[in-house]
Amino acid sequence: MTSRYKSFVSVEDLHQHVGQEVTLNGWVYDKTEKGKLAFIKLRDGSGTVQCVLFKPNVDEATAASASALTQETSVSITGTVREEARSPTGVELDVTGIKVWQISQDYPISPKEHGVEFLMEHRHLWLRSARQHAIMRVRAVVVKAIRDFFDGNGFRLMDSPIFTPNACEGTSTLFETEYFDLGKAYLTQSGQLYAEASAMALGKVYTFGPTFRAEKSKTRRHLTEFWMVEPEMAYFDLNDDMDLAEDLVEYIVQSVLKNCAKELATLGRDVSKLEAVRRPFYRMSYTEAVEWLNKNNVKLNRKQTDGSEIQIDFPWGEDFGAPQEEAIMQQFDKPCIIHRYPTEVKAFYMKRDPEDPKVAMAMDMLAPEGAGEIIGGSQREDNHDWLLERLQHEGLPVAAFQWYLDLRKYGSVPHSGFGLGVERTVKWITGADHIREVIPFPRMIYRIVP
RNA sequence: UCCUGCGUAGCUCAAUGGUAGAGUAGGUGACUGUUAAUCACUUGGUUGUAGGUUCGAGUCCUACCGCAGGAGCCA
Repeated sequence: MTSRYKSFVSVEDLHQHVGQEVTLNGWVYDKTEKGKLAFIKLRDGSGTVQCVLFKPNVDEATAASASALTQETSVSITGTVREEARSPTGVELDVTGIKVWQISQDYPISPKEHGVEFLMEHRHLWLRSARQHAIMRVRAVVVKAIRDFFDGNGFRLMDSPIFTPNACEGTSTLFETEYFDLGKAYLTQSGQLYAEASAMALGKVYTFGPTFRAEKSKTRRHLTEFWMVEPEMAYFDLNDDMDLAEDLVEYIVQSVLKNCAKELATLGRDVSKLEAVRRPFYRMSYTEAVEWLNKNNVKLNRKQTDGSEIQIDFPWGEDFGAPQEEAIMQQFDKPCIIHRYPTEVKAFYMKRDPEDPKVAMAMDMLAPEGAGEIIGGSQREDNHDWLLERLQHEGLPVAAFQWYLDLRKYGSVPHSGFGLGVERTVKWITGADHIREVIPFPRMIYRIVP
């Protein structure tokens, strides 16, 4: 391949260079010496390979620089690629030369165990570790799969703004900032309202970007800044919406299986669980889910006025919490969509079911293995007057939503969409036990550094 | 915001109210196949902070600080 910029032989491609002398550029992952032998594990961002140096075979200076290598020292190592049955990757490098760029001193992260706090304070270095490296590569494949899926199915990317003049769903959990002379602005918690306008212009669109929630959530599935992809489709009803969500998630999972075998092995992921993620997924209505909870004796903890807690049958109309979702998902080996939630617990823009106005045409997709909600979506209210009524009922500032109401005045159509949380999805697919591991630099309530 | 738990060596942890320890990392030495190498020697401490109880506090009490994960909220 000709290139205007430098191209290196990468560790990932070493098996194509057996018998050749190559130079690898990277960092020392680990080193151990046994007498006249030095074993240097070199990582170059694409993978890790063991480089073997037998000191009598090289000049004194090279032998000395091998002995001086420390963890994370930057080096270029030249050597001959050799097939090696004892190597996990099948190849090794017989070292003939070493160029040291910079000696790394007292690298804080040893190959041994570390606590969460220590690792989070060293997130900028933790990313170099094998497990984090594998997760980040899966994340990149998930994002690419999302883009490929939409780009290949007639969708256009239409990004939504990040500064917004008002709360999208009327809640008070947004990050606030001063916006010149125009008063307060907020960081978006969803690009959806803008995606609806975009869908009326381009038909099938998706918006993909960061999203901000100022909620003081402190769990292993919440971030204050996370990435969300939000497709929005004109002339799609709720069933179309659910079908699309299934297609997307199946495509993402199968794409990771196809492209990330090595990474999933590093992570110790049981791939048979992912192979099972094939359409059709499970579906049940909210009402069926409530019946299931009560039939299976899954109670709701309710706080009394005196502070004590009692357990009650799950009442129709209450929103599900994590315990209910987890109980429902224990019976399933692949995702399940729960649809038609009570109108009262859902956002103002969701269309009411014409056959039963007590429920909204909403749907959530729950992933198995305790991963929880990865998608939330709905068919949108397309009737101007009903939407206006809902806005007023929620006490939202109608003037700020005038442009949004316009969409229902000038050629309104049935339309639907959903949001898929990228980090929740990567957490599920990689089997990571905490969401902070699946984004390079997590933003959480008590942590903004590094 | 509420509830629960934790804070001891660079890191991971131990220590019945009675002399602060181990493993590991780091340093020195030995070794031609290591994969968390092994072996020998070795450096390393204001027990989160402030107060209190006690003859005596890492340990018990109070407050504060920091961290963790559960609730609520949600993707």
